[in-house]
Amino acid sequence: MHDFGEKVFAIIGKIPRGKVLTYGQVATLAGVPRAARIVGGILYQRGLAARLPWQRVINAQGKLSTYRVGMGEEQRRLLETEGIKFDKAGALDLKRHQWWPPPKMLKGWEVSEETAFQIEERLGF
DNA sequence: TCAGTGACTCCCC
DNA sequence: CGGGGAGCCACTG
Repeated sequence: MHDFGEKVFAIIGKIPRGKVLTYGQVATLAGVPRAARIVGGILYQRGLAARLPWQRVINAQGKLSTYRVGMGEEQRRLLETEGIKFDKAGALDLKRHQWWPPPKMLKGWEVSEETAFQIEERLGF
């Protein structure tokens, strides 16, 4: 199956205002835990055209990876508009803003119980 | 078909 | 906290 990209878009489209997902989280929810880099690549190629809340996807350090492609300032501004604040190092508080989709939504994405458990555990739930 | 690429992540120091 | 390095893998030409 090569619907990874479609799953990525579907997932990102569901992120609530004021919340964020890491690239790795999106990859895991899309069924390929170690494809975080691909998520970034897809957003870079088709993110804007896909009408997605692309600003809600950040890296695992709580920082913005888009400075590398010249969109960092815009992403930060968009997130601040949603009420998110950044510290001196340019990172937001993941404990506070990282999103985890409700169980019912996970089922719709066909995420395995095992994967869900592993990530919840990883997030400290 | 296949090697190159990179909006990533983890680990070590 | 920050920088360097190795591993990762769907996408692309």
